[in-house]
Amino acid sequence: MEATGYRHRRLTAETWRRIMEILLRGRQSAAQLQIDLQSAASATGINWLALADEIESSFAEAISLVVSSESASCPDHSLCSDLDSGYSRRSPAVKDLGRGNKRRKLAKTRTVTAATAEDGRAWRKYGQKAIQNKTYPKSYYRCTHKYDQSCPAVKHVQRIEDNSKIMYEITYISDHTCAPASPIADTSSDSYNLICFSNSHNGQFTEGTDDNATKVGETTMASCVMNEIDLWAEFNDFEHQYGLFGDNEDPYFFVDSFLK
DNA sequence: AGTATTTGACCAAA
DNA sequence: TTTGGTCAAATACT
Repeated sequence: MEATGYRHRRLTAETWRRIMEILLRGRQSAAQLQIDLQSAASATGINWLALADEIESSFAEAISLVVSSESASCPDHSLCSDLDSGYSRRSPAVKDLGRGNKRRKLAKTRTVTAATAEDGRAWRKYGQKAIQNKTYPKSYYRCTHKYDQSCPAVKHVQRIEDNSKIMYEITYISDHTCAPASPIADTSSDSYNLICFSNSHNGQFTEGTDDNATKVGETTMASCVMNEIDLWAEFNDFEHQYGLFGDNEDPYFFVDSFLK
């Protein structure tokens, strides 16, 4: 990855809000279109669903690019994990303490499902293992800065099939303690997809207030990997200001908060 | 030459 | 003994 002409430019909260508003509104419309077309799709020769799916994917990718252009590496994946239905703060920190390394019992562990294993951090692969009852082997990565900065972060990547889409179940073990990569170095064109969306899980896209949220459809959850510290703080502020997810329920976006 | 990946061996837990 | 996770030598890549 080489440096480009990019210069790090922090978005104002208002700019960020407007970009997300536009993208999320478009994406919400596409999701609604998918639902509406589901019954009619078989009656026509046109694959409307595929079209809607493509639109939805485009918005997801655009949102990813917006975030990746502003971020490089994630100091703490807790928020992105919360936005993904594969994990919640209420889940046990370590699901399987069975076989393997003892230190996992003490390490902070969380699992996310994403369309790419890429998350903007520098990882060094140190192993690969065939896993029982899994089609694909699991890959093992440690932080590149394990030795030079004593960073304990580790991730395990298991490729999975999800409606014939290539998806990855990524387990993060321990947070990074190393310095985040520089934005200039990390925002070149091959750094991408730091937010991804999945419609394979139990998440529901809702709108309305916490009390009277109405279900739009069995659609998508945002799984975001927010990285750089200032963006992280900005996003947390944003979360508090606009209410990204609830405390006691599975996480979800309050879409109308973005749209007001 | 330095760095990253691959892969079989080894270890620990069940 | 089986299995998942890690180590480290060999190999590949830049």
